[in-house]
Amino acid sequence: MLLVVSRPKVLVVDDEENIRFLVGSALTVHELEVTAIDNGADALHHVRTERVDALVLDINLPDIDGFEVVRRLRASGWMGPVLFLSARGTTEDRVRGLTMGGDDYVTKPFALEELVARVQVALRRTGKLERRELQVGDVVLDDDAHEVRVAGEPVHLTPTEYKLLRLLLSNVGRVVTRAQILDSVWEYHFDGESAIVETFISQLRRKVDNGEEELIRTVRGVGYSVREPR
Amino acid sequence: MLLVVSRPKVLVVDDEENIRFLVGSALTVHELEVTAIDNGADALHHVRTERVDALVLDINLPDIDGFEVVRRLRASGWMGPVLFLSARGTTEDRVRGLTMGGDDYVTKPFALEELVARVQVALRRTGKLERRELQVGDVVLDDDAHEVRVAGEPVHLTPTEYKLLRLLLSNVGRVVTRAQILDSVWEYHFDGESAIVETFISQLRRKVDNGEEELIRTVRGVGYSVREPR
DNA sequence: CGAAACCTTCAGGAATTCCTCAGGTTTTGG
DNA sequence: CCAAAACCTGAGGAATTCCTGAAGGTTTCG
Repeated sequence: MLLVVSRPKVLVVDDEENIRFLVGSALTVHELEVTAIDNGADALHHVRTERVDALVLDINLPDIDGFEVVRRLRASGWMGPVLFLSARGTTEDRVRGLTMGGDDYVTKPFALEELVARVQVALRRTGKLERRELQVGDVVLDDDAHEVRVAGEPVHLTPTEYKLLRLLLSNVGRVVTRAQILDSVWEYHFDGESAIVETFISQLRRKVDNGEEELIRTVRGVGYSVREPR
Repeated sequence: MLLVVSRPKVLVVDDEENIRFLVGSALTVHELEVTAIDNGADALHHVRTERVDALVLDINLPDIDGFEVVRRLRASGWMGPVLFLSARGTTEDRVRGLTMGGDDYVTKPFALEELVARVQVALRRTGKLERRELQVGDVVLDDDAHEVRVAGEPVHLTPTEYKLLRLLLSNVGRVVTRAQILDSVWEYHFDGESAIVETFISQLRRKVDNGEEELIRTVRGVGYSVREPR
């Protein structure tokens, strides 16, 4: 088991203020530590003097070309993952050729979610990001494998069951109301009458709640909750 | 298991600035240490004074012909692998004759990834680069030989099948979503409807998934994953 | 140019999952 | 203790998702 003491550090290099802001925010929300720089020379200096776990790098920088930045970084021994940004079409071919191995590229305009996902993939590959797991008692929900284990044994959950369990486990010690559940797992914002939550809670219990001590507690008139483990 | 203390050193010799840059970047990204030189005389000197594990050499150099460079290097005892570059058609026949020994050649225009792959093959052959294999259970994907073996028996995969299996195996224990697959194996960034992933998964299973325990697991509503072996 | 290998789409069928309903059980409040 | 409210749970048809073979089109190679 890997112990990650501090959050992974990502350096974002782009000369456009908007991009820096958007990418920076998206990554920050996902619990990464972000530094943003608007030119190649400062970026080089930063990577050489500070710890940087991953680099998000525009190819068209005002001073040094993004490729050249990477070339120099590799030459000085930095082996972290790089995610190139490029305007569609302009340098796509070159990028494609360069990005086979550990690096990756994304063409603008890009979906922020996708970019975040790729950064996370890169960080996981290099061991800078721990596995996303939720655990309570002997129930483990592994978000990477999208798998649930009870006392070590994999248990098969349907997509909806999985979403529901995930919601409950990420609110340990807190009651999740029926409305919250409907809102989050299904996409009902309305509706008052439906036994669907009960049905799924019931199924979940059968699969996940091993007899001895109940995992999912009913809070009458309110909703459900999972207790903190002791 | 081979321990590689330092990164293999590759010398790139070409009089075109672009080629030097592209090839150099591609090799650097793939964790090789690159030096670039634009003429034959300096190249000779460099190989004789520095450690060089492989040579990427244009045939049409301004001063000394690429063949001549190699002839002299062999005469002085350097036995490393050489990868010739040549414009298509011009010297193809002569190159063919020379490449029997263990050297290789690539005609311009070439795909960078192919060139990188060949350099890596050469380096592995000479023991400068460790062999990379992905293995799960009794399925082995040997990236060097570009070959897949199941329980020791070679299995023929088409290029797309190979890419797909490679993607799955390099994400053991993690679900690969249909979007990731489309993005990585095909180059769709868009598209929602296509059974193509399913089709290839199906074919892969037929070829690779020997009955007893399923290798490729379907994660309904999400994608596919290969479990960690136990 | 012709053959072989490969990619892609399509469609029927299989498997899984969703969700409603209905009857049973537990809890609450008087 | 009783009745009402709230919750539990099994069953089954509908809907979704996935599998897989076949056919047509494209690319590659000799």
